[in-house]
Amino acid sequence: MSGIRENLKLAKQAQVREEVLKSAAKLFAERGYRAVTVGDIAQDLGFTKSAIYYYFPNKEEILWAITEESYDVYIQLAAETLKKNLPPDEALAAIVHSHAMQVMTRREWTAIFFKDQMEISEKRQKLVRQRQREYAGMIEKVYRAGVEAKLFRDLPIPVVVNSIYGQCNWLYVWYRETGRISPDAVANYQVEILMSGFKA
Amino acid sequence: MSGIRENLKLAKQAQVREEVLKSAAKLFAERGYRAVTVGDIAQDLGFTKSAIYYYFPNKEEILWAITEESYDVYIQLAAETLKKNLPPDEALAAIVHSHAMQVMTRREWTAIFFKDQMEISEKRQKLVRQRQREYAGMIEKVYRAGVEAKLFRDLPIPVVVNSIYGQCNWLYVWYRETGRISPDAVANYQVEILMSGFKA
Amino acid sequence: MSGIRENLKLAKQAQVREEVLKSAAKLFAERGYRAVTVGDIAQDLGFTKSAIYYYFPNKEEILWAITEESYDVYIQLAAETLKKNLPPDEALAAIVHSHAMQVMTRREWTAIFFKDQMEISEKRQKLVRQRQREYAGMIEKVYRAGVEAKLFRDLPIPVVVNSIYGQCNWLYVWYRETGRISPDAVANYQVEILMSGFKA
Amino acid sequence: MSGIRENLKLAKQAQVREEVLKSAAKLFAERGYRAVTVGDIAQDLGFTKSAIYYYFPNKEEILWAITEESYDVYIQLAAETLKKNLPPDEALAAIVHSHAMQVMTRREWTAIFFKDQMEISEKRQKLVRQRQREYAGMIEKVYRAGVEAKLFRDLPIPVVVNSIYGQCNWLYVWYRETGRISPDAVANYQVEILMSGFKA
DNA sequence: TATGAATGAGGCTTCATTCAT
DNA sequence: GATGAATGAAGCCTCATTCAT
Repeated sequence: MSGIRENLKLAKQAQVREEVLKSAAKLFAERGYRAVTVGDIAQDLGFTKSAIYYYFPNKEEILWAITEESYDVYIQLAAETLKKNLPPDEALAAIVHSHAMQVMTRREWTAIFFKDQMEISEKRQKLVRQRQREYAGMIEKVYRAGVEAKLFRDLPIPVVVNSIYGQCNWLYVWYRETGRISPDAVANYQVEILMSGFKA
Repeated sequence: MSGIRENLKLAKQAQVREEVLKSAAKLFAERGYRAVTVGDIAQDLGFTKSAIYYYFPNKEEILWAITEESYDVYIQLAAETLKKNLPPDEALAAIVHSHAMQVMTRREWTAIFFKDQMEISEKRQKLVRQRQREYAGMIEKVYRAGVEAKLFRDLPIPVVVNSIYGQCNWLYVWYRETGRISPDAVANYQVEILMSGFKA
Repeated sequence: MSGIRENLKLAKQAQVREEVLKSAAKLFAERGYRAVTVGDIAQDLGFTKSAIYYYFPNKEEILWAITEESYDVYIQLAAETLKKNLPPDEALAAIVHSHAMQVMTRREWTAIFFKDQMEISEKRQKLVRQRQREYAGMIEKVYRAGVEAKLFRDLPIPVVVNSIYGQCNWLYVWYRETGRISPDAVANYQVEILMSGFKA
Repeated sequence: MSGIRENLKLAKQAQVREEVLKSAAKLFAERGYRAVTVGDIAQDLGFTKSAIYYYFPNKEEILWAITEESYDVYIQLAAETLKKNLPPDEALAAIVHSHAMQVMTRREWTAIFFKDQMEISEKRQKLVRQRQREYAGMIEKVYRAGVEAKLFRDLPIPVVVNSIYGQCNWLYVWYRETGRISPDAVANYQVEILMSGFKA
C-alpha cells in the first residue's frame, strides 16, 4: 500500500479516536466512568457499539487515553516556566496561573482525572502518581528557593503544594466558561490569593 | 409492646445501621459508589447481602444516609460561629478552620460527598445544592462585612468562596491522619494562607 | 388444660385464620397469587409476617384453604337441588341459579379459583378436578334426563356444561354488587337465556 | 446501508421476535406470567436469557406484545361484520361465531389476555379497557337494533354482552383442538344457544 | 471497516421461610 | 403466641465484550 494512503488512513483513525475521546470525556465527566456505557458513547456519536471496539480494545483504554492526554501536561507547563529562570515568586505565580488555566480550559479532563483515577489499572496508577510526584517536586524546588530568598514563608511543603492543587483543581467543580469572569481573570485572582498567602 | 423494649430495639437497629454506614463509607471512598456492590459491604461486615436489605431499602439509600450525615454539618458549624458575633476576619478564620477540620476528621464522608453526588436522585441533589448555597451565603455575608470594614480585599465572591472550598475540601485528597502534621496544625496553615490572601 | 379453655383457644385460632383468609382472598383476587407477598397480607391485617406463619405453614396453604372453601360448594348446592327430585328443566334452572348466585356472592373466591389454580400442588389439583368432574356429572345427568323427556335439545354435553360454566363463572369478571341489577335478577336472566337456549 | 439489506435485517428480527412471542405465549398460558421466568422462555427456544433481551427491552414488553396482538382483533372482526349491513339477528350471530372462533384458534393468547392483564402497566390497561368498551358498544348497537325490530327480548345490555363474553371466552378454559368437535361446530352451538336465549 | 447478534458474568432486589427469644 | 432478625434462592436486568460476516 502506498505510504500516502497509509498515512491518510492513520490520520482518519486518529481523528475518529479523538472524536470518541471527546465524547467519552464529556460523558465520563458528567456521569462518571462506571455510569457511562460503551453504548452511551456510541450513541452520542451516532456510531454502533462495535465501532467503538474497532478503535479501542476496551473501555478502560478509553479512560486511559483521556488520562494520558492530561497527566503530564502540567509537568510540561511547569518545565517551560522553569526554563525561563525567573525569580521564585514570579515562577511560582506563572506555574499557578498556567495550572489554573489548564483546569479551566480542560474541565472535563480534570474532572475525570480526579474522580475516576481509581478505575485504571494499578500499574498505570503508579505511572500517574510518579508523574504527579515529579510535578510536586518542581513546585517544591521553586518554593524552597523562594524561602531561601526570603520571598516565601517557611510553610510545610505538602501544605503549600496542596493549597495550590486544591485551589486550582477545585475550579473544575465550579468554574463554567459561561460565567462572567474570564478564565484569565480567575487565574489571576488565584495567583494573587495564593502568593499573598505565601509571601514572607 | 413496652416502650422500653421498643426503644432497645430501635437503638440496636440504629447501631447496626451505623455499622453498615461506616463500612459502606469506607468502601465507597476507596472505590467509588458504583464499584462497590452491596455484597461487598455485607462481606466487609460478615453479613449476608439480605441482611443489608433488612436495614436499608436499597443501595442508594445507603449513599443518601452517608450524604445526609455530611451535608449540613457545615451550615451548623458556620451558624455556631456566626452566633458569636466576632469581627469578620476572626469569624471567617473560624469558619475556615472548622471546615478544614471537618474534612480531615471525616475524610471518607467528604470524598463520597464530592465524588458520588451524581448518584443520588435529582430531587435529593437539589436539596443538597440548596443547603450548599445557604452555606455559601453565610460565607458571603461575612466576607462582605469584612470588605466593608476594610479588612478584606474586594474580590469576586465566587472566587473567595471557592478558594476556601478548594483549599479545604482538597484536604480529603491528600491529608492522612498518619502524617506528621496534626489536623489542627494543617487547619491553621490553611487559615493563614487564605486570610493573608484575603487581607486588604 | 380445661376443655373449655382449649375450645376457646381453638375458636380464636379459627377466627384469626378466617381473617387471614379474607384478606388474602381480597388481595389474591386483585393482584394474583404470585403478585401478593406474605408481607402484603400481614400488612393488610396489621400483623407481622411471622404472625401469618403462626397460623399457616406456608403461602400455598393459604391459597389452598381459599380454594377448599370454594371447591365443593357447587357440588353441595347441586346435591341439595337434586334431592328435591324436580323435573329436569326446573332442576337445571335451579342449579344454574345457585351457581350464578354463588359466583356473585363469592366473587373473589371464584376469581382466585380460576386464575390461580395452577399454583397449587399437582396432587391437590387432581383432587379439585375430580370434584369438578363430579359436578359436571351431576349437570350431565340432569341434562340427559331432560333430553330423554324431550325438554332439552340433544346438544353435546361438553357444550352444555361449559355454556353454563362460561355464562355463570364469567360473572366474576364483570359483576359488581354496586351495580344496579341485583344478583338474583342477574341470576334469573342467566337462567332464562340458558334455558331458552337448551329448550327442545 | 442498502435498503434491501436493512429490510432483510428487519424481517429476520421480526421473525425471531415472533418466535419469542410464540414461546412466551405458550408458557404464560400454561403457568401464568409471573411464574414464567425470562430464562424459561430462553430455554424453551434454546437461546440465552440475554438473547431475549436483545429483542425485547423487558419481560413486560413481551406480555404487552402478546396482548397487543389480541386486543383489537375482536373490534376488527365485528367491524367487518357490521359493514355487511345484515339484519340484527344475523349480524349478532356472525359476531358471536367469529368471537368464539377467535378464542378457540388463539387459545393461549386469550388465556393470557384474561389472566395476566393486571400485570401490564396502568396506562396500557386503560388503552385495552377502552377498546373493550368500543367492542361492547358494537354489540350493544346490534342488540338494540334487534330489540327495536322485535327480534330480541329486551334484556339488560350488560347481561347480554357478558353472556356472549362468558360463553365465548370460557372456551379458552375447556376447548382443546384435540377434542372430537370441530371449532366451527362448537361455535355454531354457542350461536344457537345464545340466539335462542335472546330471541323475542 | 463496521455491524448485528449473542453471551456470560455479575449486580440489585425480592421474598418465602426459619429461628432464637 | 408473636416478633425481629436473618438467610438463600431466585428473578430481572445491564453491560463489556466477542465473533461471524
